Amino acid sequence: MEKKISDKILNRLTLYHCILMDYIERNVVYVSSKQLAALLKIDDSQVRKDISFLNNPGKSSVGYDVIALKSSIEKTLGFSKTKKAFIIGAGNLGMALAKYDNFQNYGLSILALFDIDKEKIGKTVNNKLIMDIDKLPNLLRKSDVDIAILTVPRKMAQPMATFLVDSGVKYIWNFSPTVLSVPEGVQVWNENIMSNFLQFTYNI
Amino acid sequence: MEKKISDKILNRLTLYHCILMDYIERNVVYVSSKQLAALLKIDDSQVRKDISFLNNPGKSSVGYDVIALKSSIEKTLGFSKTKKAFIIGAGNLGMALAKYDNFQNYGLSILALFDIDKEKIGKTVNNKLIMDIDKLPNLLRKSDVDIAILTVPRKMAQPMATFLVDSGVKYIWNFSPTVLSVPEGVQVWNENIMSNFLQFTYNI
DNA sequence: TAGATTGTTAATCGATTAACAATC
DNA sequence: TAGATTGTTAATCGATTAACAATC
Repeated sequence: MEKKISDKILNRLTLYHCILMDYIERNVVYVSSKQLAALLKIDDSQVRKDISFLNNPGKSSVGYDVIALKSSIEKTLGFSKTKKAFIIGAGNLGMALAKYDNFQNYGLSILALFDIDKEKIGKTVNNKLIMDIDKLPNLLRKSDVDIAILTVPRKMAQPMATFLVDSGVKYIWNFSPTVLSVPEGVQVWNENIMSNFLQFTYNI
Repeated sequence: MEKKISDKILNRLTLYHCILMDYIERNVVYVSSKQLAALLKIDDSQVRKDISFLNNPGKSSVGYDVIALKSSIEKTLGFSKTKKAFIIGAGNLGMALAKYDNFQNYGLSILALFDIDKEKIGKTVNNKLIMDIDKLPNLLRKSDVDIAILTVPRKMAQPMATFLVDSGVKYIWNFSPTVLSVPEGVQVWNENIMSNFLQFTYNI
């Protein structure tokens, strides 16, 4: 009977988590909503409201226990249950993501990469094998992977997405600058880097 | 006397832009708010309201001219005036971004990379030189660059951000999973990849 | 004309902020 | 106790959706 947490709240919770990691490194024991709010330049009552979703009680006139708060964010956001994924497209971005060890800390395990380039197939990146895309449907059936990280060139994105969906993929984390069309029941998260850049620089 | 466009609207405008690029490739001439809304799974009156910010008139019972609409989005979001940036940190992610030619299409020009690793300094990536971080303050003063793309390891992020700010950087596009503390007048955009992943997979 | 779609206003919904009693 | 901070309710603000006249 969990309340649904909106994307905005979820996003702020991950930012609090980043801050808490720093605080733990610096051996800080308590943090107040006012301090967190100042760092994110938001209202302190919003911080308290966000935290209220975690059922993690704070202490009057002291603040929140840094370690306990970090744990409850992890529990709520589900870092604990590891999710497995394949990277589709072993280009620059796919390779960079394969080498990004920080994923493990957040419960994301990359099992392998897939590509069509015979030159790349068979090589490994960060202990992950680059495989022929033809092998994907079979492997999906045998494993319990249902997340695909899509890092193919823009023109390949839609046909590849269709192929992935047909092969049984349920979640696509899309790094291509294109809006994918997928059937009901398949979820796409668009990681539109250029969109973020434009938002960032709009006021420059 | 321009109305301020919120981040949410800006984000949708870039998504419309992605769709319009596909439509142009497929030689489609008109698109309706209903079509755009269906692809993004949002309300069609929202699409019309977003587009109303562009002062780009649609045609009754026909829709919007695809090419004209794409141009007005580009004009409004400021693709035209090219922005110059340095990449700070020539690791996997920094290299991947340096190789990402799509930036040019959106008015972002990467001039060079900076690192502390003597092994890397002097090499080039995609025609961009990797330089010694010590050279940065001087170069910033000589050029009109004020955007830094920060792709250093997490522990280096805050000290490096401070160094950048002291050197005159006004905008930091932060790819490290940490919340930077910067003085008034400096803008930070956090590209928190893990945060996005957690939002995406929260309901899995 | 009948049908489709825009542009815009009003109604609804949700997110943020203000305020303050309760607590330590 | 005086001071600080939480937890929560009410007030405000902004974003989304519904509705429909105007247009082609």
